[in-house]
Amino acid sequence: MKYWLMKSEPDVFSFEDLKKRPKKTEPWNGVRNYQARNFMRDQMKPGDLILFYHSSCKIPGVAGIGRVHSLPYPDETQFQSKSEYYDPKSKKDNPIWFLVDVSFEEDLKKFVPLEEIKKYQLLSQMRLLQKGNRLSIMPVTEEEFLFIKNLGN
DNA sequence: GCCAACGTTGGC
DNA sequence: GCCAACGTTGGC
Repeated sequence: MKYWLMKSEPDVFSFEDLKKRPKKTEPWNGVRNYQARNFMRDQMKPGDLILFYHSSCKIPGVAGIGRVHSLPYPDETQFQSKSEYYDPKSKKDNPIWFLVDVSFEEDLKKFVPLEEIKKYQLLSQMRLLQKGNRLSIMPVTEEEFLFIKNLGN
């Protein structure tokens, strides 16, 4: 089993939004970066645990725990010409973009701000903290995952 | 709103 | 295949 951090802009789709979904699950559509896609398509397995991270907002940080809920499959929005995620280069019989469904797993008692994550030596190697890092999906170690989860409990 | 860092595009 | 220009990300 692997551990991941996935970023979402809470104004667009927040951890609370995920929780409010009828089945508490959501297709992680709109990823248009090859590295992030490769993580979903090639490495994610149902059951993997996720740090659900809020980015580009007043207080960025980890909002809760999610879980990979499906196998990878093509992102439908790449074929939808009205979608902001439409990709005219992608063909039905050879899709470019893949996603997984993400489900709500558990609440944290408290939000874990980026500011706090930066304080700990144990977390200092996280890609999240590396300069210029813009990846929206990245692996985290079990140690990092458990440490952050613990900070929120 | 600024800006550093990075990925992508497209001309050559 | 190089690389300048451009667009995007995301913290501050």
